Amino acid sequence: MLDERKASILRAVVEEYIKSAQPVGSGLVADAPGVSVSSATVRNEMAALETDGFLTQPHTSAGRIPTEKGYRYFVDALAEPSLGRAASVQVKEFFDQAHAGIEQMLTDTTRLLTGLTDYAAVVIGPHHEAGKIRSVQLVGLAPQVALLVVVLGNGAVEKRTIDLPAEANDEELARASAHLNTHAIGHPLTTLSQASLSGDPSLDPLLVAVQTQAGAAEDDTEQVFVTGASRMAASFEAVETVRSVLTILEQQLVVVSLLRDVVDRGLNVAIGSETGMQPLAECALVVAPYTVDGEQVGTVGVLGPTRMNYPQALAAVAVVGQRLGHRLSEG
Amino acid sequence: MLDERKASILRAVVEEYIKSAQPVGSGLVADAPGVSVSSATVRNEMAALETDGFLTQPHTSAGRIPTEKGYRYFVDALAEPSLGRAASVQVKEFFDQAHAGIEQMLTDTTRLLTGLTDYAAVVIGPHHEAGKIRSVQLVGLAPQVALLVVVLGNGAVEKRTIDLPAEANDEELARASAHLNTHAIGHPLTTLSQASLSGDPSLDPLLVAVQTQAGAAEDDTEQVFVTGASRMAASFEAVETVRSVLTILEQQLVVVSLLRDVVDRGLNVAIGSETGMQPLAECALVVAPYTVDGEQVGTVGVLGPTRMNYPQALAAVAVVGQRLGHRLSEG
DNA sequence: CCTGGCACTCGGTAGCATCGAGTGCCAACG
DNA sequence: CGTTGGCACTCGATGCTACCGAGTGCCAGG
Repeated sequence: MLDERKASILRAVVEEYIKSAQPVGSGLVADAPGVSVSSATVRNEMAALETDGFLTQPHTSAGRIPTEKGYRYFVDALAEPSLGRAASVQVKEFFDQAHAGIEQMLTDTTRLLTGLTDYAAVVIGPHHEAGKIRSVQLVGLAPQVALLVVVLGNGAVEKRTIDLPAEANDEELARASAHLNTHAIGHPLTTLSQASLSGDPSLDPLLVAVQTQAGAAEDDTEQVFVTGASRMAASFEAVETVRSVLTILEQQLVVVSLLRDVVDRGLNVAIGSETGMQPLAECALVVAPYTVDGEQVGTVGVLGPTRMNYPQALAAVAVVGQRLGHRLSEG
Repeated sequence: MLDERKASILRAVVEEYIKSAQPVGSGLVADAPGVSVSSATVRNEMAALETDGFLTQPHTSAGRIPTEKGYRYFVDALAEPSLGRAASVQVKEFFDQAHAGIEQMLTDTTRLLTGLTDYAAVVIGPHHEAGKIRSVQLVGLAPQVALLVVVLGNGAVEKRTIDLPAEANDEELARASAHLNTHAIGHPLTTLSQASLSGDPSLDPLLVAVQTQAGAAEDDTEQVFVTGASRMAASFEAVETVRSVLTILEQQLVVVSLLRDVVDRGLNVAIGSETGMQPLAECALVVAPYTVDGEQVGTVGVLGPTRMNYPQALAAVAVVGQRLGHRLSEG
């Protein structure tokens, strides 16, 4: 789509702009490695790149900055994911280490990502439908309220309050728990909302309550972990931008659907308006799904300014996603 | 400490500055209700207030803004906590409503507080040591790893991974669970780390492992819920300020100790440097502890700019804290 | 086709006058 | 003697002008 010279000029502009955040002029580009023509030639080529929509000028007498299209081309054709040696080691050590509980590990993973990239990081926890039930227990809280506690194979604990149709004593709850256990262990979470009555008239109303209410909140089980908002703030100089991005990051449901949307479109990078969210017009999102037992169960990602260090971010997200998947597969 | 006229002038300055965020001049103050002297007199009094350290001038030809000392006096002597009718109703309805699980309720409570005040809100969850154990269960995850799942009376679920001294099968774990249950139910969490061996040589090593590891992470059980970072960002115009405040808010441990510190000093408001954190020099913190069964178990608070609406914030935090305590006492 | 050269553009900065909000002080007043 | 109107003064904000220089577009020569 772009001849080699144009491509190398575009690359130089993007890389320089990522570093300096300043419009880059023909002189700098001409001096860049990979470009061996004079600044005049660079000027001509840059003018062409501008009419083709890869670059833009903030004002007539300034250098060029990449457009979304420019970044997109850079990401698709020019960026080599690359992670420093030290960073790779850091990731490896992180996942070799022990972590107290899955939630802790996932928040620590976001910290790892913001540490690697200096951008805000998001990790979407593995959705639990896929997990195999390890244990089910009903615990009475109030006369007509019980807590359903489900432990999954990866150590995650799901809980739901269940309103009971009638008062139940501890013995009844224990029997119901036992019944649920024998039927549900080894199966996915969804089995709890499917029929498995006991035939015992003193238990069945209770089991029905569990069935109906266990599934109710099934798809909001996705946990989101976000850190590095302060790094994000450092990337922008307009408070208004920071504020609107924060507003997005605070809405976990929005974050989840945002990442899911990007992954579903088969992308691993969404730049500016590609995110589909107006407040993220000045942001770029780099994501990678991770798999457990060959199945995509979650996503990791970083959110930074459109002028983000894509090679680094792509590499970081990819390797962290992969290692996280491995780690979770072990259980 | 201040005669009535000085006090009413200070009040007028603080209230006006809270509204407008602009240095306030003698003219505005003279027109304020509660002040019935000319602007010249106000000028004289303001000069006195400045030498006494309650007000300051950004520059010679500008109005006055309150100092920390000025805010402090306002809060201690002049501010009447006041909450709009609509807001009170909103709080009441919020706590009359059902909530799915305690964590959900606590995050929703932070949302309520940011909604009421337009500042960032923090809720520190009830510490669980005080809670009575409702159920204990050991679930095997891997040959030598088990998950200790403890349900407390208020519906909170605590979990810890326990490294086992030897492989244990489900039957052994079940017996250990049963033993733990009979000894721990109705007692606080700390009992798990105290001696209650069975005398059964096949079980005791396992129980010892539970004892030693259950208490290990005992005091990091405090959960923190924060929302409204975007509102906070709207309060400041310097990105640098926003960034440094975000950095604080991201460190949950810091937030916890910050609030605890303020409460321990017997304060309900910490202004600027009173917070003891340099990055919060331009912030004020309004907190209220909440009690369950007469015991202080947690804290709610809001974090805003020093020029915050103290009467509103004080009232909101107080009523939310109180209602939250009630709600949690019911179980 | 590339390149050095050159005129041109335009944002940024500095210097300067102006404006006005707000002050401090003083003299007059009740 | 405390209060007040009046007034000179201060100083940030605003607007204007001149100037500088980074960077451009274009052209003529290699």
